Amino acid sequence: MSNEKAQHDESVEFEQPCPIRDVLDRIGDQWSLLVLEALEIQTLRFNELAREIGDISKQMLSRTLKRLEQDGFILRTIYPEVPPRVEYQLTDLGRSFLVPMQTLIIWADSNHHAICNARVNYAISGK
Amino acid sequence: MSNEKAQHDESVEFEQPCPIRDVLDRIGDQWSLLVLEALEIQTLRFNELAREIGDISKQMLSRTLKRLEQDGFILRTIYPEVPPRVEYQLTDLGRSFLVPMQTLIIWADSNHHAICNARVNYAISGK
DNA sequence: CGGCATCCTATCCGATACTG
DNA sequence: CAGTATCGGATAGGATGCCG
Repeated sequence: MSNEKAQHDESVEFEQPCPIRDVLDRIGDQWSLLVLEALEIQTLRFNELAREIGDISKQMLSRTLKRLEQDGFILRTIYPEVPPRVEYQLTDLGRSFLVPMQTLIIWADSNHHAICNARVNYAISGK
Repeated sequence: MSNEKAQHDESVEFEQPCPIRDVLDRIGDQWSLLVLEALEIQTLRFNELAREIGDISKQMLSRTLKRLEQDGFILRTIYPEVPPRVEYQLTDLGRSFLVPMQTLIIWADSNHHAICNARVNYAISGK
């Protein structure tokens, strides 16, 4: 197989035209927010995170952590021991990001019933 | 055609286990937020929205609008005229949603440079 | 233990053509 | 004008295996 182009190019796009897209891409994916919230409580190791989140694959946890590290939301610390130990913790940037996110989460909790309601109404009347 | 299963099942999931997922799914996709922000300024028709957003396909605009309507973020009004006229506007729910979103957008603007910085540093040192 | 490479699937999304 | 139907390429994400 002439693997000119890897299936997953892990390189980073530096210049998004729209700043908000960077943020949306990070919280839009399935796992980033879960990881950040787990790390808000305490510093965690790779497998601890996996257990904490529950149903994430190692693949996705690995990618999610790498992206969050690249974007400066989390800090990755390697302890040169055997067996190897790697700890993840929030950076100041990551912590500050969770502040506006909290207001959004609160809104989501408060209005979830309204959304569900709208869906039911739509299904009854419209469809 | 024995269309047992449509290629795209447009049916709605009513019960998300996690409320925030509903919101994240809506703002995580490429277009919903752009549509909401366009409608924040004024009520718009289908093709007006398409022009306003610029590079969205009719396909995606149609699906995005339908989901936003299902979830109660926007209101769709059909005027029985020829040629047909359909107007979209924010509901109270949609408008209230944009409030917490604003704080997130402001955060994104303020911290975009920090994210870009982190990426450059990561590329230089890590990779 | 941490985590990348591989394979595979489901879904996203654009382009286009067609309908009322 | 306001969409829907269909096709096809790109991408996200899960399962698994290997390796330091």
